[in-house]
Amino acid sequence: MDSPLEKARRDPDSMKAKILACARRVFGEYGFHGTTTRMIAQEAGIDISTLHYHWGEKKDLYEAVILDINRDLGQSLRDVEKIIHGRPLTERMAIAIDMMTDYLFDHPEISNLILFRHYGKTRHEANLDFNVPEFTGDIARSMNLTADARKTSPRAMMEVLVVMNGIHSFVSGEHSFRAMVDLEKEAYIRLVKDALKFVLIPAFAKRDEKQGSGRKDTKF
Amino acid sequence: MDSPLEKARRDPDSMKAKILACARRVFGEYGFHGTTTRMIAQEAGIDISTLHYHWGEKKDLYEAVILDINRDLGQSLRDVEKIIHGRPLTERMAIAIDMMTDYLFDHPEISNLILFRHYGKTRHEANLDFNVPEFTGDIARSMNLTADARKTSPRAMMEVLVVMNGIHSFVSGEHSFRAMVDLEKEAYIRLVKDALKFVLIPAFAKRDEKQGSGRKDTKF
DNA sequence: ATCTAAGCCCATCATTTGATGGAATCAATA
DNA sequence: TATTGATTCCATCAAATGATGGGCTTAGAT
Repeated sequence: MDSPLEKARRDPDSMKAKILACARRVFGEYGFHGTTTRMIAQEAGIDISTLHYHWGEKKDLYEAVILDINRDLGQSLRDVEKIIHGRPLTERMAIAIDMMTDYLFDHPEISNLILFRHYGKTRHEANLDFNVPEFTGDIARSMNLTADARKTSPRAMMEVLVVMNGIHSFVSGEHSFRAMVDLEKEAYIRLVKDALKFVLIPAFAKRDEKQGSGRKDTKF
Repeated sequence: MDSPLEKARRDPDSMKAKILACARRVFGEYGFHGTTTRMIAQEAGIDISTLHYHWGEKKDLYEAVILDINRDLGQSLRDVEKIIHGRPLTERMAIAIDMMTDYLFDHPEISNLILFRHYGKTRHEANLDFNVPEFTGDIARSMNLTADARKTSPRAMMEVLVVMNGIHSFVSGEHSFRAMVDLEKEAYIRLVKDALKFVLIPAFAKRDEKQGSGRKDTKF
């Protein structure tokens, strides 16, 4: 009992995995309609038919990419949570922003594909979704925004989205934005982190002080 | 001396203008590669050849759409600036967020196309750009982020981008995000405004207090 | 040695898609 | 009325694109 995706992940040297990796990159750059199977095949150095042999039709490969990315993002969020767990809110947010920014700059297709998915339509119906709702709930808890672990309030969801979208935007928009500020990549990344921390943290810190220990991290 | 775009804007009832309007909507939903000339033609209730007759090739029409949107966005930003001019920073930001959010929810293609442009690549080289750099500078001044009207510091640019991207994200992502929080459109928009104001304003307000009257709005 | 299944590519197909030539329509004008 | 120019659609083309059948090769089992 073994999805094609699992198989590809177990054996990273297999052709299946190689195609998936290339598909991630190309779909991430050009989106679903902007990507042709030939582009992916060329990137992988193979024939189109080989691609179809392993993954079926284009849409299936795309969905595999989405699942793959979903998994990576979830893992990354859990890694962050493990490290920031128990610290005071301000520090927690600063570390989380730093870590997630670094991680996503290393895997920009993740941000790209998530944004493509949220902002654009595809001509065929998409039956598959990112786990953003669940992830958002997790982050909300990690940010002290919600008491109830089961259900996250709309307001808390939105606040988390402001933060996550902020990071994704600067990762996906690197090409445009870095040209605007005319900086090297490293300097740009530093600036992204600083600007995000500067803008995003104070609001939450202020509320955290006010409501005191009403919601404590020690709860988890 | 009269660009095709100008002509279309002068006569909003012309076929040229109608095609442009439809193209805005469809390109805004599906992006460049996700849109076919046939989709636009059908939306306008005309034949493809009529479309080509008025606007030339697909890429030309797309660029006309971008210029059109650019103009609208610029006008809208000037409208906002006129109203918030002279008020204290906190109030200024709150009004600006409210107004821009309303405006963009009324014209979601604007946010969509700007984000498409920033986040994705197109297979052909894009020689045309949004005026985001200039706009960003204007907003930075309006937000008290920069003293020099000529040159905006990278840091100020980034801070403005956090704000603008935040708004665009919720407009473009309405479909995904509203489903997540399960709200009616009006409630969603209210929540967007509140969340954005809650998260975005305190950081700037705090710095504004600290540095006192070093940079005053009265300067403009 | 033979057989089998998997992996891969070449050749090819059908559809979609961008684009155009030319005929039909219509309004304004000489 | 005849002419002209602008506008629109029908028919069609060429290229791009998703997809597949069948053959070749290789590794492993029999």
